[in-house]
Amino acid sequence: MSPRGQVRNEQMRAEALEKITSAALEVFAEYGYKGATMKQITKVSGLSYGLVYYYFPSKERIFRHLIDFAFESSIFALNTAMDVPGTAWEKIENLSTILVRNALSGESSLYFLIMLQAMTQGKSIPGLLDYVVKRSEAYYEKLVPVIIQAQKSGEAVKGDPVVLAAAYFSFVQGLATLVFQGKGMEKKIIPEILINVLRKGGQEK
Amino acid sequence: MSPRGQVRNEQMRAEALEKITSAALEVFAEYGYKGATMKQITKVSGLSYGLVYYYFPSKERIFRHLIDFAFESSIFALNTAMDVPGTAWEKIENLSTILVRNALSGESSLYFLIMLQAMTQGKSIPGLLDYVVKRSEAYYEKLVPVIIQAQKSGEAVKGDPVVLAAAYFSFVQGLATLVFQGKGMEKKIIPEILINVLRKGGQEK
DNA sequence: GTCTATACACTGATAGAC
DNA sequence: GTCTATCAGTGTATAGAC
Repeated sequence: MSPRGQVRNEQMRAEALEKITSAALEVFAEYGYKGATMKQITKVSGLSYGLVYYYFPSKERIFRHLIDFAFESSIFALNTAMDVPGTAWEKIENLSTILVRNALSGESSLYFLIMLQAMTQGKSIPGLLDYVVKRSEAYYEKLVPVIIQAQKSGEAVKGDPVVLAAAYFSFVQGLATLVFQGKGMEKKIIPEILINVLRKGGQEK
Repeated sequence: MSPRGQVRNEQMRAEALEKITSAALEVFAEYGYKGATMKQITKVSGLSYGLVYYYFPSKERIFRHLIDFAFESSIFALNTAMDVPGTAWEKIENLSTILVRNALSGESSLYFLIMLQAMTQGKSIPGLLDYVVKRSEAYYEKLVPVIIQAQKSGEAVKGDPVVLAAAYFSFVQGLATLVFQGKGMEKKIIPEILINVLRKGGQEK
């Protein structure tokens, strides 16, 4: 109850939460929502069964929490890339570099796997798929105006910009599956490959 | 035991197998391996619990059976596209058309979802992920020599052809996730978008 | 061959001691 | 706040009648 005690408590709380979310991130990304068990999560986190449920009311809530965090940090990265001054095409190049870096290496790659798992298994949780789809759309539609601009300047391919944006982010999710192959192939992917999806080809129609 | 009886039995057997595999394909594609339950599969197939187990020894075997079929038909489609006469680049264009058609519409799209589910949840079944990765590699490596040839003729982008092949098929898997969004977006994807991954850009380095 | 009923294991979640 | 032990529900698989 003393001020000092409160600070200590909050620190412990923060540490426990960190252990749980980081363990859950790892296990969910690897095994999917249904495939992951609370037992695995408790084991990886090093905490007991009861303590995990002291901080989170359910397995589903942990998963949703990770999904929300994944989207928020993705949107932040997207905005960062879009906000740098430059032409529309330069923004696309910039975004592609960031996405390749984030989706395919380090801890942030786990968040892309979480989004992929949410998409492929969303139907196992009532209402989740709709939620994920809605957030995904809001996410990739931020790219649409940039594509339109890049089409006008003749650097981006022609075609429905919404479809192109959807295809572009689908590609990122597809690339994330390379992580599962465990051969390090994902590290060999260069931003150029992703950029190419939107780049105008050599020959005109 | 009579000849006539045997024929009838085999026909019934074939029908039951068809009902089971087609129901399992649908349910597994939608919910993933762990998310799908035998109860769902029996319900969709219209058959009883016991009968499904009369034809398949386990849930895992049904899933593996579908995976094998998915790979075999994919390889068949790949070979078909590669065998038509023409330049290397024309083969890539041809393959892309077939893949976009197969992966994104009709029943064959379910097989692409099965491969995606196997990849994202492979760790839930001991040994499965290794198996899937190995088959995937054998699959997309058939594209490597064609890419090399198309690079020589100057139509394909430069870069490690193995990485390009991996990226190309990752894209297809990523596009398959559009089916989950249920907005019909996947039907708007045109082969051009897929081809663009391998096409050489306008500007040289 | 086909079914229903059930065994058995596992998993998410809770209770209650400390 | 943290733990262990346990409950209730679900899921795969089997047994046994027809």
